[in-house]
Amino acid sequence: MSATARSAPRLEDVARVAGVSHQTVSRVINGSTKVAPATRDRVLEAVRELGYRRNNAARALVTQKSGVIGVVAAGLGYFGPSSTVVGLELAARARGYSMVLASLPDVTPEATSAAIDHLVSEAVEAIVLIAPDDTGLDLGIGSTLPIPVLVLDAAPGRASFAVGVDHEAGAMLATQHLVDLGHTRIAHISGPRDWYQAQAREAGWRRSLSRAGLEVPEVLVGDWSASSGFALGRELAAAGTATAVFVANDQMSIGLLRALAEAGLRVPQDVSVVGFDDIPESEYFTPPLTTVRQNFVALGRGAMELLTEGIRGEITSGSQVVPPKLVVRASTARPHA
Amino acid sequence: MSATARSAPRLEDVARVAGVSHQTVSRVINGSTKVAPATRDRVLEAVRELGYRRNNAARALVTQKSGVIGVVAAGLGYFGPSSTVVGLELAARARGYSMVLASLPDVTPEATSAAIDHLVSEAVEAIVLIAPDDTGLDLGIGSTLPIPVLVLDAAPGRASFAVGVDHEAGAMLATQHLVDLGHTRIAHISGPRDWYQAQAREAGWRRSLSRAGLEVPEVLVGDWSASSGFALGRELAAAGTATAVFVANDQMSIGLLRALAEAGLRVPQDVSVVGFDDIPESEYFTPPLTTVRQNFVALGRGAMELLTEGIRGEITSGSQVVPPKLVVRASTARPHA
DNA sequence: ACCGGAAGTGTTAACGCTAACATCCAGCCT
DNA sequence: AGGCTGGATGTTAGCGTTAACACTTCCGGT
Repeated sequence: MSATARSAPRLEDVARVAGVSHQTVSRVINGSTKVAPATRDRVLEAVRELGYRRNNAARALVTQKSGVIGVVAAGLGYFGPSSTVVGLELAARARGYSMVLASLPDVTPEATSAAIDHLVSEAVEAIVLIAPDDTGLDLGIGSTLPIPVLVLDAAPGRASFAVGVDHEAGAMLATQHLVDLGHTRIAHISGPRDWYQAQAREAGWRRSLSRAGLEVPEVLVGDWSASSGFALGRELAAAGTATAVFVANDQMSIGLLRALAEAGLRVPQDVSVVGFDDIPESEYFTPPLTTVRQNFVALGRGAMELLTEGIRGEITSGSQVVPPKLVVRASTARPHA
Repeated sequence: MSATARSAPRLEDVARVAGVSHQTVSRVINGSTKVAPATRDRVLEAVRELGYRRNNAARALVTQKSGVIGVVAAGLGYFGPSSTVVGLELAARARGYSMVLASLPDVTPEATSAAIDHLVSEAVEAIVLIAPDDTGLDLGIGSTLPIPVLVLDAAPGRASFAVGVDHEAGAMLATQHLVDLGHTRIAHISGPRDWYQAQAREAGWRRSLSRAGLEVPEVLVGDWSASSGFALGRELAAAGTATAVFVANDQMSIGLLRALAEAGLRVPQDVSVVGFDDIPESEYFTPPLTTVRQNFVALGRGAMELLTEGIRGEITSGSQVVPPKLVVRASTARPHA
């Protein structure tokens, strides 16, 4: 009822209605214990009546805390990164933080640095980097960032916090599965060499191979896209040496599957294929894809856990590793021979 | 050189170094013309020396403008929504805005309303809704939002601003293509009935069909996922009546393609398939998918155009429609008969 | 020589909030 | 009874910025 508010009500307005000082209202809003129950109720009632909401700018100004964490993300068109962002946002909001996003159209250090710069002027309390590498950290303001920086599912290089899937272990799971089936000539289509994930997955493949005493063929380097998977798949089919392929992500697997089909090679009878990511579609590829699943929600949760402690200054570095899981479908089988 | 800054420098500090008043520094920072070139240079030099960056909280407090736009997005795991967010962020940053993201795990009105509420407390200057419907707008604070709300690529219902692809036109492009090839029994696998995109695409399909004087078969309702496309594809194959299918997105097409293959039906010889979205992988499906491409970057740009004018109060409503484009690949051909 | 005005600069007062300190009033101990 | 403790509340002073206005010059026109 009454008085149409000309502009948003402030602490003062609530205080007047409740018959207390603005400071008491502030205490109620912030959940201080030093308020009599009766007063608290009166204030809460006034808050509701006026539709008061705290002015974050003013709060940020005086507390020097914005309640915002910044996220720099590359490859948001891909399932992995975008799922990671979603997981992170959920975890952030649950902890009372907002998330401002800066996407990275290309992954040059300059672009990364510019994005970080943008976030820093937004006074974010921490930065999460979802990017192939963290070279941007060295440039510009980045070199002396006074806030926690967490690298999410990437090279834990310069940043003091890191949370990520154990890509190497995942790759070993995939490769070992192929080895267990009896394959001896297992090729690998990797991601771009400058992406940490690509390196780690390749390393896992190598490790499993040498552990099994198998020869390590030359790596076919892709760029995560179905298109590159297709091109490399053609080469692979032409060479005709491998009986199994471990592909660094599911998208490239699509291209590979198509190249194999065009070359008249059947999967899994002639060639077995294992992917990485478990995008929701891989279950419906032709044939359904055996792949490695990552838990992106766990990733986001872990990141926020570390970060909240980091923001409070309780820890200055830390890392967390999330284990991946092999999902066996119809694209893998024992070799013919 | 000298004096290790204890905390971030402020206008006052720059002013002292440059030998001017803090207001003059403010003028330089904000690009006011009323500053003598020599003074400007001196100030700029001091800014650089001190590494000054503006405190956005203080600025927001006094100007009542946060420079932030809020985005509520559902379905970020899908190519369309996540691409839209990227396009939007790029456009926003180019215009000096930051983007705070609230993702929607499920699309209930309550969740939408909660997300909007969260953004409103962040004092965003506008809200962009990337969601199946805008029912959340009716709830809570939403009903009286004092800021521009733009619905991006969805039902332009309650919001005063809307930017979107013309889904109906896209669907007509797809269906007409099938009609032109000579198909007479063209089925449709739609998205969930409560998504605007699904409705518009279905409408376009219907319209093309009746325009061509063809019978309109019953719609098969999916949920955007490959999984639902697969299940419905099985039904379709069992019925065996259609010679062509227009599918409301590419993900479901994957499932359909797989179901068709399992049923021994060849694409495009026995059945033609057209998708919607043109995700990067559709070129490598088995077979490569004929589909409708949407320009997500244009979507983001258009949204920011409208929104900046809306924020300035120059317009209070408006909409923009982006035309889609048919991409013909190998999943469509003339019917056998 | 005087005045008007424009260009350049400085001064002051908010913006809405929290932290720190000050005050008040019970209740209780000695 | 007096003073002391501590819980509950109020008062004051900024946080760093911009808006509004005030103040100097300096120039050209009469």
